[in-house]
Amino acid sequence: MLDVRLIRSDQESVRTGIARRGEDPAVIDRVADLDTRLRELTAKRDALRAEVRSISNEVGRLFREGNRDEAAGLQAESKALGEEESELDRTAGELSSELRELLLRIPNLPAEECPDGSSEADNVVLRTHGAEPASYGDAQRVPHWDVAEDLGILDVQRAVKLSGSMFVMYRGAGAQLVRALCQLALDRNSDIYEEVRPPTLVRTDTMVATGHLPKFVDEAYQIERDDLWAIPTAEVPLTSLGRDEILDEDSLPRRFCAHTSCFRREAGSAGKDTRGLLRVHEFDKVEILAYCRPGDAPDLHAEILSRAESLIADLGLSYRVLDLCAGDLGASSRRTFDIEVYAPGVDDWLEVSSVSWFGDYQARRANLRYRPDGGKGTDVLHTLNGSALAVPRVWAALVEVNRREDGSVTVPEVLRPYMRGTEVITP
RNA sequence: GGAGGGAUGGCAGAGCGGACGAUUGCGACGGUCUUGAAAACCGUUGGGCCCUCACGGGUCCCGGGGGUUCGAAUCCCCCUCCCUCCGCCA
Repeated sequence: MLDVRLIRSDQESVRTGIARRGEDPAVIDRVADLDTRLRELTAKRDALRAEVRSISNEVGRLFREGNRDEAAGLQAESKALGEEESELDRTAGELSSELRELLLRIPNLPAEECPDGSSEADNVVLRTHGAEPASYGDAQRVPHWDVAEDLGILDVQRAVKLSGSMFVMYRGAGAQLVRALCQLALDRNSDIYEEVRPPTLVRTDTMVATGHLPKFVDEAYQIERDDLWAIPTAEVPLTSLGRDEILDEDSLPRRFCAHTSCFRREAGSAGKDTRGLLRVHEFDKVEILAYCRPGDAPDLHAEILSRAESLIADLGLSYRVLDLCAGDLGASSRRTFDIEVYAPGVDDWLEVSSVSWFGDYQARRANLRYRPDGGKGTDVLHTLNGSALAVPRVWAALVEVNRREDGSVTVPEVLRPYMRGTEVITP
């Protein structure tokens, strides 16, 4: 959520930011107008309240002194003012919820350094690491769904029987590989990131705090009967972990990592990537996340990115890092780096991590604050996060990259300890 | 699921219609005393919004929402959450 005060004081730069995303900045006018009216109204209401209050005190005093007649006159006066006041209060309430509704749907402003552009095509490739796509051999040019089916480690057909299309089931060594990946990702980060195992069903407020609601209702699985939502990422519970709290400055930054299932309806992508693991409704992911002082955000952004990157590198995958352009940025983000791994079997770069800096956008929604040392009052925190490891696409890339002539798949060195020493997956 | 009891400041815990944003205790912070520390004593110790360059002022907040009243932490209604007991169950 943007700070209304920013809209009030520097409307122009807010409009520019919204426009850079390719969205219509007209909504800013409506917000500014509502805000002005609301402030006029509350000023009037507050003045009336103050008057009612002081008259009421006077009434109390008169009653105690037994001066009933005078008290009765004042009561009438106060009652009239009170009615006027509650009328203003009602209107103010309406305006303020209207204002909040609008604000909740306005995306974050892209950071200045965020590249211009209107779509995916304009994202900037910052660097590429590992083997060239062209260097992969014929043995590696088999899509993971075929590799996996030959080995019996992925059972899409039966998953569909249980849950419908775009659900998958890993079996045998495939299931072990999922577990190995998650454990590896947790272990590599639990040095300074506190490991958390949060709930995966959350209340509406929790989804609102990260920006997943109200704008993206169609993307989320809802359990209507109990008014709960299935999380699309651990970012959701981890961000709300500190909701409505005021942290001491010396406890910052706070770092968390969590392995959870993630649930996405993928509503807008019917018919896209329907085979294999490229797009599924339920998957495992290890997320790392931090709360920090605004000034520390750039360092943490770099830290999270480098942790995500080094893990992919150690798995032996080729990857590239993209600096997302303003038009392709997620709604809550100010700046995002994507990591894409090259999967030779499907001959494509797969997004496996999104490392985002949200500024105070989510923290404002979540009411996540800290108390500056020595200073007065409270400040809003910044939040950042990134996928340490999103299982399905990494799994897919791994089995394609490590496939040998005979159809077996070698297990990367770093994963072997987590797979009871298995070096090769054979049928 | 049934029956009761709760929700107040960092924590503990008063308050039961009028000067209560809230007695008090603990904790924390500052000071006095002390060679230093402890003890003792004194003082400070919430958040949101609005107006103001600032000093300062106004208003809201006693789980959330509505109501009664000139006036609500206090009375009424609804909701949520927590605790205890019973039942069920991994």
